[in-house]
Amino acid sequence: MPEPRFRRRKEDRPQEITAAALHAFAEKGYAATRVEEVAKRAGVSKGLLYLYFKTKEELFKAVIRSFVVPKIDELTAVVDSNEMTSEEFLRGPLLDFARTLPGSPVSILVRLMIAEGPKHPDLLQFYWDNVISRGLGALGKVVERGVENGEFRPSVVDEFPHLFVMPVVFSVIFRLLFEKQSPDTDKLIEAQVDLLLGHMKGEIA
Amino acid sequence: MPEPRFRRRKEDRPQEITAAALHAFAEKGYAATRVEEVAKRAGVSKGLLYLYFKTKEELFKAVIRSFVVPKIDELTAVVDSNEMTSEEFLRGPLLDFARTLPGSPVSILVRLMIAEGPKHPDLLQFYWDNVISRGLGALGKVVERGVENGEFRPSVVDEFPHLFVMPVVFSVIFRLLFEKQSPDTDKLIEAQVDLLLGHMKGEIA
Amino acid sequence: MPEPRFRRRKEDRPQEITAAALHAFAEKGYAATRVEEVAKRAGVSKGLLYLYFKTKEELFKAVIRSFVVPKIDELTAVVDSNEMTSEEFLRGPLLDFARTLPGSPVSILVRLMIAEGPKHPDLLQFYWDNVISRGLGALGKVVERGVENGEFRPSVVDEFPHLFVMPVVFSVIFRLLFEKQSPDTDKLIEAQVDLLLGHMKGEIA
Amino acid sequence: MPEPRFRRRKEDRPQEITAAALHAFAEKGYAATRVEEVAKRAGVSKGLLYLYFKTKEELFKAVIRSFVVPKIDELTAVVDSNEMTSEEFLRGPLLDFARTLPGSPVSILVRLMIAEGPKHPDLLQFYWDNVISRGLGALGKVVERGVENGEFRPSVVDEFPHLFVMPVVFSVIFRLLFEKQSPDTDKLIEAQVDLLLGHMKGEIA
DNA sequence: AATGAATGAGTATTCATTCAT
DNA sequence: CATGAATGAATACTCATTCAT
Repeated sequence: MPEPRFRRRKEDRPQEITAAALHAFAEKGYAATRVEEVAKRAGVSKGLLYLYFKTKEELFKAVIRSFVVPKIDELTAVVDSNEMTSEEFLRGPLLDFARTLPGSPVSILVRLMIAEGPKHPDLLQFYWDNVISRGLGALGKVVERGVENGEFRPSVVDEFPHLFVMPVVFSVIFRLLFEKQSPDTDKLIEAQVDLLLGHMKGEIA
Repeated sequence: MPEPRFRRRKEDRPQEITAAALHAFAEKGYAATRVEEVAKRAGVSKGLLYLYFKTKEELFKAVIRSFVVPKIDELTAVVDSNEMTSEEFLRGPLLDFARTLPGSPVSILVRLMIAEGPKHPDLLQFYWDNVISRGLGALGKVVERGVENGEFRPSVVDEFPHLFVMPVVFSVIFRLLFEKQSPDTDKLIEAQVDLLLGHMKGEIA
Repeated sequence: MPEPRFRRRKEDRPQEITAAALHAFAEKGYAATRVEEVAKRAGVSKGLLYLYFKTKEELFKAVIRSFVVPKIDELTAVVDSNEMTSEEFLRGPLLDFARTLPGSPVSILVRLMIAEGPKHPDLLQFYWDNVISRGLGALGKVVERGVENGEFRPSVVDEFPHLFVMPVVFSVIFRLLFEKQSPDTDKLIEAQVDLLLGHMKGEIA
Repeated sequence: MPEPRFRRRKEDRPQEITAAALHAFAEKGYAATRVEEVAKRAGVSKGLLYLYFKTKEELFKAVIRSFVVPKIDELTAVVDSNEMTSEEFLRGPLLDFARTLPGSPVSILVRLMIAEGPKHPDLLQFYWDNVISRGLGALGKVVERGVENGEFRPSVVDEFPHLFVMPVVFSVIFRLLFEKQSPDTDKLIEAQVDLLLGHMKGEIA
């Protein structure tokens, strides 16, 4: 009875399972994904999966949590580090993030939240608290700082940092639904950022 | 005095059923809505529903078709009538439409398309052809006309009429998911329109 | 409002319906045949069909009755007319009948009786009384007459006129199931009749 | 002392289920048999049944396969063993088989094939290849061998071994439909075998 | 007499979840 | 810890039958 050469640590199991689940959900959507399929992808038995996640719903929530929160953590960390001007941040890390998201597998989570969110109020609350609220807060802080130090003039963007997020959400959805007919979302996102910065800086837009 | 068991209203039935389905889908989503529930809401038996719609999927598609296309028809009709300047159109009928949608029951359909679309490629194609493509086309025409007659200067908006649509999609989703924490979407939409018009008109934005 | 040129007499209706039903049952079997399909074939509405036949089962029974009994009537009439020797009858009308049946649409009724009979005991009883019993009775009489007048010697056939029926039933089934691989059923039936007559006549078979 | 909820007998399950299905189909016919009823008879849940048989149709086919083919195997094995004269085989193992079949539960399968066969062409093909063709082939070989070694003279039976099968099919059907009025099928079968052997041996039949 | 819109009981199939081993 | 056999509630869809018109 030979020992398997590399035996997976049990500590890694939950992450392997959520990773498998992310891809399964991405391909089929929540309802159409069978728990057994997730288990198979993770190289684990159904029973073991249920040992870590009490229900399919729990698994779904774990997926949301484990893949989205870190992204936001990164961004807020940069903001808090305070190492660049507001414009540098908006044209640098933010734009990078915004351009990367619509093509990444994580973008599927946006669709899953839209599709399944209304059925899971606690998940929505979690998402609000840990993703949306923090993300908008960080953006707001960047804009506010820009106004305070004279980079920007006061504008409607102070109240609506959402204006920076809109093109990302829009691009994610557009590409998910109409891959073929989708516009160049990179350009679209850049156009909106240019527009906003021009406006905030009082240039002839 | 018992209700008559049969009502025999062949003409109205399909619409009564799609209306009932719209609300059922809105509340529960496609997968979680039972066909029997739709029938009950429409005051009709399961069997009759299946007389008009061969499958649950057909019913879903009919819902999409019957509630969204007319909205686009209205807008394109105004554009084609050519009775106002581009700015008048963008600040008038378009803004009205954009502000009304996020609060209307039809906004549900946007979520349904996002949630269920990927499973129904033909539906996506239909939606593209009859809604998105036509809507963007009409918007593009308005912008183009504005440039031609000197109202606007050439800009990135010529290539991306999507910039006018973004805040609507964003608002619909935001309100659907985070009703309580949603910003004033009317203002958000107006802000984006102002921004774009300012940019196109070459004002100090 | 022009009168239809030929209006079908209501007296013909039941027969038109059973004829349509025969062909429908033949193609699909009893369970898979929809009443609506029968009505359509008969050029009649579902409601009218139900005016003549209270249930699908009644319709089925009517089909059996109306197409099989006349066949037996013909045969027994010939036997009773007493115009030919036993051998003449067995090699003439009986053989004709036996050869014709397996290829005729009525043969389907044999399959329907086998398939559906056990679910309808009264139908089986009717079939026994009006078809099997009478048919075997007539055959028995022919054989007996042959023995009495010296055409045949006494044999096991006196007790088992079934021996003449076997190849017909077998041929019907074989052709229904294995059309392509079926033997030449005419020859098979003739072979059995030869065999039996040879035996009864005491020839070196 | 409650029964254990799970029994875990992977090996035996399929056979337990097909056995239960055989009896259920025998009593009610294919269409009228509910899958749940089969499961209940097998002492198993619906879900488990579906684990082994993807559809009701698959279950039906499995029933046919598992109960009929072994019977044919037995017979052909005896033929191939070549341990007896042709007449010994025909009066021995063949006659035993022929007499046993009409009263056995397996006879039901003949009716099921007749009733359901036309809806399942692949099943018919399977039945032809594995049952009918092999059975007739073995019989043909026995007759041929008899002719070659002088037991029998050449006759129509060489071409139609079906003549030996006819009374079995006929008896099965007769007993299934008209239990009460059925003749003594053992005698009927014997009569036919006597008839054929007498003919083949050139006796005064 | 004739129609076909309307009904609803009946059933195959799926899949999240459990638990004996 | 780990497995996967076993469960059964849940649901889309069909079709014989009825009855208002």
